[in-house]
Amino acid sequence: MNELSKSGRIDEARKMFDKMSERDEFSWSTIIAAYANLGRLDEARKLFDEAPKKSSITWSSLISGYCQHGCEIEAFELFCQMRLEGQKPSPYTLGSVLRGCSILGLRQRGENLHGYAMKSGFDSNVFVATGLVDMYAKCKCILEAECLFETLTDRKNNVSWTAMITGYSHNGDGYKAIECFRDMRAEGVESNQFTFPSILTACATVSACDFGAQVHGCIVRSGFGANVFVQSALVCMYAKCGDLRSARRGLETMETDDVISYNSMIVGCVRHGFEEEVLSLFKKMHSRDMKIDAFTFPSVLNSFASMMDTKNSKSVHCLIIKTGFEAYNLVSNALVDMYAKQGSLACACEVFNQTVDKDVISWTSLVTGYAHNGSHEEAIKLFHDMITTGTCPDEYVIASILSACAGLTVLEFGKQVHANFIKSGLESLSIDNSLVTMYAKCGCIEDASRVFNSMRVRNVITWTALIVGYAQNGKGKDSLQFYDQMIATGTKPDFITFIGLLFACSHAGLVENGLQYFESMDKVYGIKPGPEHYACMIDLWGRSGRLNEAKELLNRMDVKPDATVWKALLGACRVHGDLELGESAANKLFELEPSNAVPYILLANMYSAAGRSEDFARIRQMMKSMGIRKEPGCSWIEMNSHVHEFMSEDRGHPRTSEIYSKLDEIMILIKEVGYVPDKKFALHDMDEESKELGLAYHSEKLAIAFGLLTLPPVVPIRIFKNLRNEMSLVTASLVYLICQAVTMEYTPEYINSRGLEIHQVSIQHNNTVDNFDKMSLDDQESETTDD
DNA sequence: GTAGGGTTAG
Repeated sequence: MNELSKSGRIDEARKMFDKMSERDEFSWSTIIAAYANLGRLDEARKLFDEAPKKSSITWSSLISGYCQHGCEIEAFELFCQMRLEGQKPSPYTLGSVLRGCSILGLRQRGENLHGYAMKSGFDSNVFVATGLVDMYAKCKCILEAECLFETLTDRKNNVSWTAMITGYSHNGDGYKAIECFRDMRAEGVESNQFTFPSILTACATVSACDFGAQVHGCIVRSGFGANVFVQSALVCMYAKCGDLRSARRGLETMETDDVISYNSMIVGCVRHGFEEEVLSLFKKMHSRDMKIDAFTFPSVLNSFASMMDTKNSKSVHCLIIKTGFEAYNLVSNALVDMYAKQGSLACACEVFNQTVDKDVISWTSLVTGYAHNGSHEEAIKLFHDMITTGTCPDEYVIASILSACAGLTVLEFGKQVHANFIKSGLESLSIDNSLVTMYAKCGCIEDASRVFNSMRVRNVITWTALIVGYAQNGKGKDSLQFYDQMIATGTKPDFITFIGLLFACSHAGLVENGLQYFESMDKVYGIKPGPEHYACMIDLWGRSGRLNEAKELLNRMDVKPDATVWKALLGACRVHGDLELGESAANKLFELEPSNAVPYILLANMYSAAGRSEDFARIRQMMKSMGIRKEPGCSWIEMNSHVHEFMSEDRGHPRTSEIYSKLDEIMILIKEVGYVPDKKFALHDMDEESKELGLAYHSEKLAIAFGLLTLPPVVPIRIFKNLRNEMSLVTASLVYLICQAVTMEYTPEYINSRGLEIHQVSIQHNNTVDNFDKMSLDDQESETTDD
């Protein structure tokens, strides 16, 4: 009977069992184990319940059957029942339930079993010890696993070595896995068909292609090269390391069509920029009638996302619906991500709403989608919903939400997210990077720098965030120093680093440096400048008064200029009164961004300044007839969770009279220190008097006056604004002078005696911050639009 | 009768 069940001839074994006149414990457990091993658990259970006397073997047979067929919970229940009935578990039973813990990641239960194993002395059994190593490793307790593994000393066999290698690999330490594999070989333990897939996976996680190729050599010599697990692990290793030729060769030499190997091949193509090949691989799977699984779709959808292939997206989505795979989160989350990346947020939402058991990845896909499409409020709202519905945030969603905070410059909320991240004890490079960006964008460059200094690991994104952050905060020279430090640490700059660097140069007026960096981009780092870099360079020339160089660069551009380039040029033309070039730049912008009011107003003002009132009227008429309206400037300041909002010449605030007299007081002080209102930048259809009035009672100035009135001197004044525009030049000098005036108001003696500091004033716009505490007038920016 | 392995979306 034993022989029959071992060869899978269960029905014959059963007949034999039924005919037996005397059934001992051994025959009961044999037939139960036979059913259990085949996954026929109901029949196994029925026999188990009928068995007159249950030995440890009978219990173990059923328990291990449950564990092998995904019924770990039933196995645990049975294990408890076994102990309640006074039956002592054996090393066999322990091994089975430990495996259940490994699969479900149940550390607590695993620790209890460890305790039992120690009490019963089974922990020295190599099977149990290996089960414990595996359990701890799968529960992410790699140190405990390591410790137990060491206690095995000279009893380590290839199974325990493999468990340890897999443990390292699954805990993200591919290098330790490789080291462990080397030790195993050094001790003369042979690898088998289990060891090879495990070590190859480790190689793939750290892109150790050379070592992987050496393992490949061992495989060929060992004779395990025909095993499908080994072959697919080889395909995966080569594909992930980017050696797609070797991966393909591996795939082609396989005798059977293996879905997992094809999936790996597709992943490799997506990760290494061969998205076009994905579709043909996918079609091949189809034509060969392979059983496509839930792992196939995410990578395929990923390739559609990066290729913006909306047509195939739809048809594969249809296929997913037809085959029922939208029920898998793995697939539906990838659909949400794909649609979001393609900018089809409505489709992304639809799939998201249909997802029944939303997990943290479902939420993150949509949150990130909204954030990337600039809908930061929506992203934060969703994040809120996610928390409310009880989904625990992880590092991905936190990083995303912090960049939404940066986009909105909502410092207080960002700080709360930061605090919760610290409490969570998580560690994440992306979160730290997002924090640097968020603090810098909110004007808290010291906090950004603090996060940066606390980081143990940094990458090019970290350094770029800092470089851009300092530049945005008016500290372009610091940006350049950080760039030098970055290079010194051996980190290579990327496309974005140069945008930040050139931005820093143009805003700090560092023409020579900017030029040098711009040239080094392609020459030293092989990075071709994009329109963003040209825009910075044109801005740099424009700000330094070298309009001819700006023009020359425009003509030399080997990429098509985009709106940012024309905006930079228009800004430069306005400052230097080049009407002809300004006209052409504005006309380009009318085409590219027809509903943007800014270029209309800039051009109109340029006409007005040149005394061409007819053209001025023509542009204004054009705006009117096209229904283009400038968003009215609005500033607000937060105080005790209350928002105080101001429009230009606003008299709606309860403390209006105080605010106006404070502002008048400051204006007098400002004039005393040499401020002359520059009417050039006001709207030109105002009369002379209201021009000066408009300048004096502009929204951010009302907000600043209110801040000065209500906040103690040491508290920074943080103004929020909806626009960043032409008035900023005036505002910049104003704010600077206000700072000076305030210093005069509070004499150095007074400041010292009170231990106070001057107010730091910052004005936050949609996408950046102007900080004016220690800024010199030379550092001021000339802004490009109107308010 | 017991232990270990390959694809995994943000």
